[in-house]
Amino acid sequence: MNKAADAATDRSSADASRGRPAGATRKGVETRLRIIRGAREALEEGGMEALTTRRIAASAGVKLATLHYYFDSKESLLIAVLEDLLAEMDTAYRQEVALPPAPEDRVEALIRTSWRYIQRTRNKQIAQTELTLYALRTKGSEWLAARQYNAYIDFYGHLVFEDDSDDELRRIGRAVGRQMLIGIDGIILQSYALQDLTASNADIEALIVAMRGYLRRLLAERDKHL
Amino acid sequence: MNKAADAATDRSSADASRGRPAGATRKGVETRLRIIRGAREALEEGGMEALTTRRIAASAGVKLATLHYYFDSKESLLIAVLEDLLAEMDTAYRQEVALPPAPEDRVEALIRTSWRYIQRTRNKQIAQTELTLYALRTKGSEWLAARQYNAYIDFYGHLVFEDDSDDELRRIGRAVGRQMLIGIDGIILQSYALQDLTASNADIEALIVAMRGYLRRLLAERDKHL
DNA sequence: GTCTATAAAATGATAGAC
DNA sequence: GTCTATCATTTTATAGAC
Repeated sequence: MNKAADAATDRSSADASRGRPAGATRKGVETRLRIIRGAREALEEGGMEALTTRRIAASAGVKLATLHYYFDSKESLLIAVLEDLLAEMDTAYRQEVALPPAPEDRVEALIRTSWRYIQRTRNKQIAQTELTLYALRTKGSEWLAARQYNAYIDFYGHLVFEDDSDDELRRIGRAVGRQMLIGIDGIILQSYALQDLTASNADIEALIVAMRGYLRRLLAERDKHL
Repeated sequence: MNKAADAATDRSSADASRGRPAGATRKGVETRLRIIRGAREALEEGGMEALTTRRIAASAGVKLATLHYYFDSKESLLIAVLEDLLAEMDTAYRQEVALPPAPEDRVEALIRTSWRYIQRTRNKQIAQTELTLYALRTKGSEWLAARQYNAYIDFYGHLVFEDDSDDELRRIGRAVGRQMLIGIDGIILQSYALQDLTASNADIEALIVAMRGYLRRLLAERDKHL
């Protein structure tokens, strides 16, 4: 069975060009989104193992059959959830965030902000990791995991420099973004597992020092070539 | 339902002191282990979502009823799988590894060795992360995730110094171990998601530089106090 | 587009023969 | 201790009324 082809048969990818492809009405789009959000909520609440279509439908305030009217299968729904997460990332990407002017200080502020966010959204973070692993496991959906990570890297990367019109700076921004994401992913898992706030706080400080140093090195290398 | 109490009712925790508590015979222990290993294999092969008791039994070369003779529930079996992983870690902990004498070089060698291992055990790594998340989700099993992480930290930490009889050095070893584990966990996720070997290799080099710097800083701080 | 009702398959778990 | 056979639910998914 070709899962990629199947995914293209549910309401999610209905082509708007051919008249009115069931699911494209105002209300239809709303319901579809309600279901996606319901799935996210159910996932955050109970984890992957407890994530059944019934629970999702209930969480979305919709009957089971309605869920299947919008999504051919549980799998295509989960894919849609990941896509929704990506779209949200895209929105955040475009939002202005108040950050210090100096790149090194911006990196530090970014890490501190992320850390605060991570601490108060435990289930959301676990859910997101579960979804990423699901995508890595699901043949034909590995690209989604890649796109998700690239979105995060761009998100961090483009916040490092105020003006990222310089190609070389963008490259450096992405390198730092990759490294920051590595550190933050690692800290997410470890902080939830160990539940030792003192230790995690120390790790955050160490990450900040390391990231400042990394950025400084990359910029120094660049200056040498100018 | 008290899951911690339930877990104590299956063959895994049968008290050896009261005669012959079903499951403690030579063959029984072997079968129990076969089932656990079968579960690990099935998990690595198909992921958490496809992990059913039937699949586990098949993978272990055992009938479904036999699985339930040894484990009261799927949950208690999964817990046992995590415990098996921990025991394995304990074994690795005690094994001698050939490493350079200087601590900074040891850290570098450790990261390179881990990186090679991670690259050739993709499914194993994903499975382990899935299990950790499962433990974090399962009420009463969070401690297992904590113990797993502490085992890893000790593993890395005690390899940083050849002689870790000094309390202060052990503390530094653990700090570096925590940080290395953070970096390695992050790199696992990112490398599998992005599938960009060139980028991941660069990230590994950056991690090495960062870890060497971190260790150097911790040791310099310590020297100041002497 | 959403619902009620139900089919069809899968799943965790048990009873009881050997 | 391991098996065959089976139960009781649960789960994904569909048919068809409204």
